[in-house]
Amino acid sequence: MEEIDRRIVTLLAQDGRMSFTDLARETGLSVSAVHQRVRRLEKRGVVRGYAAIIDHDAVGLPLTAFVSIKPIDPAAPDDAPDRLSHLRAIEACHSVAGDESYILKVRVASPVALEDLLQQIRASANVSTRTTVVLSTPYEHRVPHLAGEPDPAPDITQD
Amino acid sequence: MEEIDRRIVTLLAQDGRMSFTDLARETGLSVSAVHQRVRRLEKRGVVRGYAAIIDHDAVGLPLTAFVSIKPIDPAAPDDAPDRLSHLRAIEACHSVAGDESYILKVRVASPVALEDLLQQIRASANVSTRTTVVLSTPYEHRVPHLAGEPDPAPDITQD
DNA sequence: TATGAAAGCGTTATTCA
DNA sequence: TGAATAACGCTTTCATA
Repeated sequence: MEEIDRRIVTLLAQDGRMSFTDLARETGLSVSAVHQRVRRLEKRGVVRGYAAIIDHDAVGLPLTAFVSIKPIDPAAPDDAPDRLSHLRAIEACHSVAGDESYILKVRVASPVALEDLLQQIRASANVSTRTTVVLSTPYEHRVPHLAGEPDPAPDITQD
Repeated sequence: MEEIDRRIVTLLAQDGRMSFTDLARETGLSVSAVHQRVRRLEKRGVVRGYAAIIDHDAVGLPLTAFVSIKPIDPAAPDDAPDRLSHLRAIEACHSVAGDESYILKVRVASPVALEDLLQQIRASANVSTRTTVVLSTPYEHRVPHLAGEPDPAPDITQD
């Protein structure tokens, strides 16, 4: 992936509704060229989709927590993500290195809802849980800097 | 906030580029009514923005980690989020309850880049760090169910 | 890959209910 | 608040290079 594609990805990560016209202006390409590149980025899965960023407080889910889970029976097959995917309060599930096997990010309406969710998690996946409650979120959803050389383009110039 | 707004928010959270025409069809409102509601949701901050969802592997940032930080000097004023905000590899910063004070979510290109970032975090905010490396991410960015009663409509049925 | 042109469709402001 | 209209701008496709 090269410079212009990185630029497009960064712009769309910052404003997912930016128009092709604006993207064209920002990148110096024609509208149809950007259009083509965006569709290619989508098809290749570089851009996986678009989402509105929601204020969870405003929407009745003011309590965020990280729940680390560990299997009760370490010999059992580990299909925790599948067993938990029906719990819609779970926003994300990451497999992690370390003492515990997964970190879940959850959003709920209240402490009681969290208590209930934890019971469902333990029952659904046969795991123990360790929960870290989020008090506030200074920032989230920041867009990283997509630097110059991820894949150092082996220079096979031979002329 | 009521039913139709929740519907709109959910639809936009799932597809941030959905057109007003489609939103109108899905909600049974006219285009101009949805338009008005979306603008109001944006102005009120319920919808805080729009973002493309990026495949970080494809973009040269395949390593994700959670970094928990704790101040070296607990008496010093806690302005870690401000001191760290220049580090663009930090995608999110959550203040948390528990032994540590913040959890950072970071995205980097390689283990060496992570090592470097951790040193910058420690130096910038005068903290110790504990890092949990993400091995894989079964799912992320799921849209929660915005249930009927954020404000549980006190059931005063008495008959 | 990039461009420009043309058709169709979506967005937005305005007006009225 | 919601609907209808109309002007305008954006998206998408196509032919071309």
